[in-house]
Amino acid sequence: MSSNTKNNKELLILRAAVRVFGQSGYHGSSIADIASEAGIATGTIYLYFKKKEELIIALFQRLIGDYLIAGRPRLEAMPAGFPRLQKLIAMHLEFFEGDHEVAAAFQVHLREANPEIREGIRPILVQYFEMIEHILLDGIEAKDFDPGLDVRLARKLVFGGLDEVVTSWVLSGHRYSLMNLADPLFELIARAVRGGAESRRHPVPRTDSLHGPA
Amino acid sequence: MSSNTKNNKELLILRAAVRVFGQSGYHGSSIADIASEAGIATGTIYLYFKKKEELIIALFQRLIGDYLIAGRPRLEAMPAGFPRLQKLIAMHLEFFEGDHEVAAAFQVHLREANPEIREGIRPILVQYFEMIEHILLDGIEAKDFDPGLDVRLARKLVFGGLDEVVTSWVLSGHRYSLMNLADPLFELIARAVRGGAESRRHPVPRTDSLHGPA
Amino acid sequence: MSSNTKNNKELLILRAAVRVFGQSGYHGSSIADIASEAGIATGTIYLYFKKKEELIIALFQRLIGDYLIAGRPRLEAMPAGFPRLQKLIAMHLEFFEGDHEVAAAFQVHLREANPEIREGIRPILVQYFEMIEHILLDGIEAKDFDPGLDVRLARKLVFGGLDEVVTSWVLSGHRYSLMNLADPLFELIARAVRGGAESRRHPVPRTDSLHGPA
Amino acid sequence: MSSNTKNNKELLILRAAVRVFGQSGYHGSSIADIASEAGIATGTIYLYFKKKEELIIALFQRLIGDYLIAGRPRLEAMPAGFPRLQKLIAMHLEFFEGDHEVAAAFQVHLREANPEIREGIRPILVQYFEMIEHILLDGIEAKDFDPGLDVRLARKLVFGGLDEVVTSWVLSGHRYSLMNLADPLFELIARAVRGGAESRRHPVPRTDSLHGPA
DNA sequence: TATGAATGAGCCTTCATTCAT
DNA sequence: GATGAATGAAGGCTCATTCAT
Repeated sequence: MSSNTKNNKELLILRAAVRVFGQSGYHGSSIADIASEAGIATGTIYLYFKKKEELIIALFQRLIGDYLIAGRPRLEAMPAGFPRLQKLIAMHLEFFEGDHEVAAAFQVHLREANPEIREGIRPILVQYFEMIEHILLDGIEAKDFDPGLDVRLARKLVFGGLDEVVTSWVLSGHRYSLMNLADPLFELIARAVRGGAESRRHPVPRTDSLHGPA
Repeated sequence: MSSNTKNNKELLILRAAVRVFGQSGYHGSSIADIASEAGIATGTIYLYFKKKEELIIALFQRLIGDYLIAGRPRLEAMPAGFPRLQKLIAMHLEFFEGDHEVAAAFQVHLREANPEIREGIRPILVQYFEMIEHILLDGIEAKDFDPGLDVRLARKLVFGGLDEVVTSWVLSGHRYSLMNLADPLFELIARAVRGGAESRRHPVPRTDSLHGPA
Repeated sequence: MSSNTKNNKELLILRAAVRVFGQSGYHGSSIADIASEAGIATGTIYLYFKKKEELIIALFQRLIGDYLIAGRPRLEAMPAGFPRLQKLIAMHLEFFEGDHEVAAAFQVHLREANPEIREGIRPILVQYFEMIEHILLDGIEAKDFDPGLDVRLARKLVFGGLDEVVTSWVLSGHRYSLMNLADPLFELIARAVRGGAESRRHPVPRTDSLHGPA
Repeated sequence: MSSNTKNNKELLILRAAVRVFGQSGYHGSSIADIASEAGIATGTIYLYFKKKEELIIALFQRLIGDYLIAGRPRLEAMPAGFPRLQKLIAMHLEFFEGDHEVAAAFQVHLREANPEIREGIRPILVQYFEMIEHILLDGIEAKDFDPGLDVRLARKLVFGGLDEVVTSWVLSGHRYSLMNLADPLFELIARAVRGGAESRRHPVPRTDSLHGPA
């Protein structure tokens, strides 16, 4: 119960931090802002986080951590290769579309100059990068993707593309549906990672399952 | 000459700002830091820039402006379609590899939460985005690219991919050559934007051909 | 037993406070530090002491109180005059050498600017001062000391000398034996308070004779 | 002129600091208090002193430094031995009586637990201690003082006695004249450091020169 | 134009103290 | 009595910006 209480308050603070950071950015937000958003006293935040930097690092850990924990099994349930890549893209966009505040906070702070924050965020991101690379590797093994594919580079294209799509959407004020871009983006990327025409075993399917009943 | 002097001092300040922002980030740098790097007095900066925000906005304007001014003719000298897309990718990577400080300053501050900065940078970026989209449109017209290509989306993939490649390189401490990634990245993106296999009119050339007369 | 329990806990806290104050000083120590040193909860301290200031005042009371209670009979067992003065000096140094933490806490906080603490400590110190003055007065009466001695002033020399000796020893990191200074210091002070050469009834004895039967 | 301006402002701040520290103590005073006492803005203090600790250290340096610079020649003008010792005592008391605020600030902060302050003050104090020890050594050589005198110990008695006299006077609210204690204190100390009766070459003189025309 | 001292608002962080359990 | 989470006032320090020279 004590641990539950602690987790609850911690979560309360992190939720407030997402909102405030998402709106004003890390440097534009004060601890007092976050406390007031959370409905608690300033000092209380320091019972759960030692420094302001820790807040945003914990935010990333929590967000990506939850995402990965929830996402990995769903991904691995898909056949390696195109289906799994498609799922990844859909999940990524779905995740951010599902929470505008998280998206805003995430996109803005992904690159932060403060070295402490940078170093705190890096290992979390790396996990995600590795997951993408594994999907690419498995796709090569499954003969869906070009056997000569530079996996590191392709990962950058995949992540960079996803990231830019989400960032544009955030900056546009969420004026359109992210999920609608999942299929077209997948098709683009799928063509990039697929080998020559002869390797086109899989037709590019729709992500219907995400859009409604098959 | 007065205007020349003014431009000189302004440039001096901006050059100092690139270095300082590139190293410590916008929020980690003070006006005093920049003045000292430029070898001038703090107050002098305010003779050329009204606010700190203006500095970084001017930085982006100058950087991308120069890049576009220098790059456009070189791009348009290439045939529309794959060659021009390849040139774009090469130029982008070449540009950042040529100046580590510019690269650092650019990558870190591309997404900045401060609304004033955000709004100041946006129109500049948009120019670049539009240039990319034009390359894509021209490539469709030239029958190199898929006629059904979603140009807005493809632009995001192209820019996102380039951006992620540069960011990774910056975060790695510039430990490898960016230019070496130009060809492989182009091949990936080229496959993405090309239509079906039947449209492959152009073989994928080497980038060396871009650097001088064959 | 309830009172006993209370006294025990109070003592536990004071003992922890000596250690913590001795190491970090009053202003460098938090109530939480003391509680943690005592192995109790922060709030518990407030069941025994209303304010942080009370802690250090109680500390002085306890320390000097115990010292006086234990010391007075031992002092009064000595003949008035030189022997008793010698005993005082020996006891003072012995007391602090016996407990480095007490010494550190005492020396540093003897002069504290906080008016509440100052006023709280003063009456306790005054007791000690009066005891010294009585020793001097008795010594005059016993014809050991100069009949024209300014007792108030001599008290300051005696206490100031003792205090400075202990402070130096504390600041040196207790690198030498305090007790070894008892005799030499006594000799100096004895000469100061003794009248002309003709009054030198007592030869200056060794301190060892004070520690048990010869 | 620039250096003069700087010194002036620095001095202004230090003077304000003496007053504020003297009244409320280091820990009871805020930088804002000092700034307001000096009639300047908070931030201005940081143009002259990097940290709050530096303020009090500079205070000691300035005070004791000035005292030593002014005092040394006056001391050395006196014949070694009793006259010089007498002069020292007179000067010490004279110095503090001359500036109640300095006295208050000095006495309270001589022993400060904060390690940075402690270490900053130490070398300054050591200078004073060494000066006293030299006076004692020279007095031995001059055959005024006991050749067997433990100079280190005697220094502690001299300084401790002076210090306690000043502290008592400060705590009493400066209710009496310090200078009136110079002669009696000298007499006490002189007897302490003088050897046996046979060494009493010098009669104990009055410090008349300080009190008026001989 | 150029300077750089001065300003003062603002923010992170600490910690004595309280209080519900 | 005992706990320790919560409070919120307070303070050190930074730094964008101004302005007298």
